Amino acid sequence: MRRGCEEASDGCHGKFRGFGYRMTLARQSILDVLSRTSKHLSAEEIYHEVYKTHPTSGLATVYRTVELLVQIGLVNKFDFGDNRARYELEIGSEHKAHHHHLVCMNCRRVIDYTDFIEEEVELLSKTEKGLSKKYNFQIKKHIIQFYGLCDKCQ
Amino acid sequence: MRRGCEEASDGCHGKFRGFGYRMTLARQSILDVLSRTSKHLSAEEIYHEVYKTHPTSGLATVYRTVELLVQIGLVNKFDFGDNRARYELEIGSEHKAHHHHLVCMNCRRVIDYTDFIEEEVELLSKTEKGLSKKYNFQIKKHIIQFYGLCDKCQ
DNA sequence: TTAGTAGTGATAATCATTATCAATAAGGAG
DNA sequence: CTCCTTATTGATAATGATTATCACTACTAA
Repeated sequence: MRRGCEEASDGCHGKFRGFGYRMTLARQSILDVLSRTSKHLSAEEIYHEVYKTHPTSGLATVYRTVELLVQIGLVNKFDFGDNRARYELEIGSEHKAHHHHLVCMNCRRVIDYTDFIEEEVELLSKTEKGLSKKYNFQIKKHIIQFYGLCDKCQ
Repeated sequence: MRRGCEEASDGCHGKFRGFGYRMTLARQSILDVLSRTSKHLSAEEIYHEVYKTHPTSGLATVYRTVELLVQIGLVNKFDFGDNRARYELEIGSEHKAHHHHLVCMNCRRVIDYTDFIEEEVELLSKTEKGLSKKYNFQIKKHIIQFYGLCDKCQ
């Protein structure tokens, strides 16, 4: 059974309403696209995917929606160095668990890894505590990325 | 005594020549700016700084040089979510030691921290080894950033 | 039904970055 | 030191991702 935001009746809809936003067809289809893929899509790629089932949606709406989703915390925005923002569902989709990224500096391929995540997150949370106190900084998210060369590009 | 790339006679010059590049006044003044600051400057900010001592240098040259420096590995390029790339010297300047970043999601202020770096780097290098083997991925760099709210923005 | 307002599509505007190209200057050979 | 080759540069046009605008549509609550 697929999990994600396909059925707008679940958590996503509620989250939208909670923030005073409406759940619309456009937003739903964007969430669908994001929950169906395991890739890190750019706004334009999302637009093209959405087009297949909802061809009246415009690119501007994709930008607006995706930015909204980032604000709400349902979506994460990344920069992998290819001059465009890339988006992925925070969690909850069938494809995604908490992970970090390996980015190939040559072909720009991005690999999600979950190995060592436990230890990483454990250390991070310790670090977060220390930093929060020292800098009085309230930490919400972290990003860990490794840059290098993938097997094909070495 | 200042250390950095101010005197083009040192390592930077050599590194340039080694890659077949020339050390020019423009490049030198850009390195000077980067080695003198503790901030994370954008290309335009670098341009304005360079202007003070070398007003004939253009913005395009800053972009070109800074990109070159990133290729050579003398400079790191970051995205802190404010829609422009930011640059800082890898190491070797008086101001910089290996550090990670705290980024305020509200005011976009960036704090460098060196606390816990030892443990972080230690874990990272362990993780790197594992990932390298599993994905046959040759890791060159890592980025760790925490996002949240700084003291003033909470 | 209706008023009020959030959301949308189309498209123009913005702005960081890149490409172009003629002019200039670095560095080696003589 | 001078000349030659070619990397580098400045000015500026072009590109391309993202954002703003605006008239129109569609919810929602009363």
